[in-house]
Amino acid sequence: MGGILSDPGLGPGTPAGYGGERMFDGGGWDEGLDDAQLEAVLADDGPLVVVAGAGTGKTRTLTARVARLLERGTPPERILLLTFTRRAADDMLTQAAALAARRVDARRLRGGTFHAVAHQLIAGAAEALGLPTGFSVLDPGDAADLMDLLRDEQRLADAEVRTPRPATLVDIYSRCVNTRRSVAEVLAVDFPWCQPHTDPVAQLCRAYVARKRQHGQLDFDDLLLYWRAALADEHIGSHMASMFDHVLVDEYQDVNALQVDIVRSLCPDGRGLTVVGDDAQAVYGFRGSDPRHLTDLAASLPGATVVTLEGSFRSLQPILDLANEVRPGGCAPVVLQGRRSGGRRPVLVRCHDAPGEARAVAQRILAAHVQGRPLRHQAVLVRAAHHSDLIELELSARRIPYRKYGGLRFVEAAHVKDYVAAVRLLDNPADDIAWFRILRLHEGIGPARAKAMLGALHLMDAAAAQPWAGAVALAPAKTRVALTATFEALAAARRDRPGARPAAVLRAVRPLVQTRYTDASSRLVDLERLAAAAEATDDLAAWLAEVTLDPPASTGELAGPPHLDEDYVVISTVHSAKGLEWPVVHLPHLVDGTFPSDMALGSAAGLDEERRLFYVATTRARDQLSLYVPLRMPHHRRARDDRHSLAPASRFLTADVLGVLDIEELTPARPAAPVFSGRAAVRVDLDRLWH
DNA sequence: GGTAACTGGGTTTTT
DNA sequence: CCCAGTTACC
Repeated sequence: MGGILSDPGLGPGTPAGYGGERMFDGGGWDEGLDDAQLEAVLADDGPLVVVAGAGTGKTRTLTARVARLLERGTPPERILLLTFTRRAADDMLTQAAALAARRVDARRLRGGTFHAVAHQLIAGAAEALGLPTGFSVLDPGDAADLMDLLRDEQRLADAEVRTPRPATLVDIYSRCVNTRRSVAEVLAVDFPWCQPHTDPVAQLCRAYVARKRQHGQLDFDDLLLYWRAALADEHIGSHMASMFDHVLVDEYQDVNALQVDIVRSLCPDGRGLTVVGDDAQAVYGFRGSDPRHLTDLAASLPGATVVTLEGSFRSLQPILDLANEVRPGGCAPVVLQGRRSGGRRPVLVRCHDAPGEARAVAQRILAAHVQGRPLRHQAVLVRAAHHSDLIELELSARRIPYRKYGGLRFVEAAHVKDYVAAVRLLDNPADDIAWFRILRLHEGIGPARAKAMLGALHLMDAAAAQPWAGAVALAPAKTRVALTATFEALAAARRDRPGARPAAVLRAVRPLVQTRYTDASSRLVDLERLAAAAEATDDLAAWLAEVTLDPPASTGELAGPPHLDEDYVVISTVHSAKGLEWPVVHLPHLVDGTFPSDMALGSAAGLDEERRLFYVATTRARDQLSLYVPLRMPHHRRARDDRHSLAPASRFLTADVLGVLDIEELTPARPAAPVFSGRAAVRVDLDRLWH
């Protein structure tokens, strides 16, 4: 449960850190609500659509509404709160519980991400849905491995044009599922460079679906598909929908067609449905979401109440002036009005080049720190995870601690995936992707041999003394001992009592990690921690699903509960920063091709989404916002070429936008002196872990 | 025939 | 830095 919530040090943007977006002091649920918020809280049970501009207290409003429902006697377990991140779900459930009257046991509230809730409900109805009880959940990495395997099997002769990469194939498949379009349509619109492969790709997608079913594997999309299918079923569906009197959905502008179907099935006539969103903050088009779902909802539900929230409790007016300037036209007309007075205009810092920008960011972080802003009240937000590389270097050089959110995650570290794969095999020995990973960890076993061995495992006779003998025989002689040991250790783990299984799996994996990775000892420390966390739960399968669906969000997050006095700057992608806020925000790399991303420049829709992303970024700031433009960027044509060219400033920095900014020319470079002693940023330790 | 070690070309965003 | 294609070795 709520690893993030239970660690005070890990709530980088949570209001709790500095009493920001209204903390609850035990007063009534209506305390301090403005008129519009109150209207939303009190709206009757008909469908309710809340259009909430950035920082207008939508979380506060949603939780107050839940508290009021509880007070009116709705049983907590009949209220379902759907969000897109676990952090959002945890925050809201906790706040609602705090708001509700003491006699209500608000811990019984149901809630979580769409995917996590889907998993719970599907697992409860697995048999009726025709699923094996021990089905596995494939994360996108596993899905890509599976695609790779299938692509290898199909081995299409036309090597003339490069086939899409496995991860791209997964993206294509996912887009088809989430937007309910055919492969041909998706390729034509979103992946035009893959069009020459339309037929093979379609064939691969079919094979992918068949293979998953055959081996009891569900990918993330399947969780939603099965949930929708269950809801559509006459018997299971009516039961599932009748479990809830009220369904509240956060960030509704980010739902895709599949999620729309699910929500509509849960509330067929719209009664009991509350959705909150802001179409100007829709930034997940690449995942199949469409902000029109928000605007269409009110139109399709007769009698829907629409409430618009425009009073910003977050940002100071000068920041809102920028936000209102940036907010794209064509979205719901929301003009943010500050509820906090004072503040300076956002600053545009023009830097010499990217290293100069990194120095400027570090300098301004320190300057704010000197003025009394703890590091954890500051965030650096970037368009893509690698845009912070130079800044991370600079922060490390000065020993300024930071944590990075978004980008690569802990569970994507190879050794963690190895361990998780082994755990998966306990419940689902048919999980070939998990086997594939484990087999390849052995010396002398590469993709080809591992694949042959999968076949042998498939035929294995579970009653035999050593059912894996056939597979072992396919291994090179020198690895047979180690391989047999792995099989035996995993079999022993399966026989072990549940509480001892995580440790038993670690015993099976330990020697493999030891020989495979040069930095084995630090990786084993991670795994011991992971195993300890697994042991603390009573349902290993549920724990596994949770780790897969809600991975620790930052590097270092699993490094144990941080100390209360630990202070660090947050570096995050704008996507991961959604819904969060910090008193001081730094926004580097505002250069065309970077932000907005050059991948998006080709289409009007892509550019629109980049602009919404920019809107999200600017509205994360409460008190201070700094934008950075490096005036020269390295040529990207050749990595070794260190020539620079004048960088085109971001097209978002129009004359009107510049009009609400203060402009500061490059501050002169200073030697980078370490100012913080102690541990450097966690990221440094993790740098070499990925493969 | 297959694995491991090397090299060169291309890099968004996430449940 | 990740992945694919190449080469050297078993």
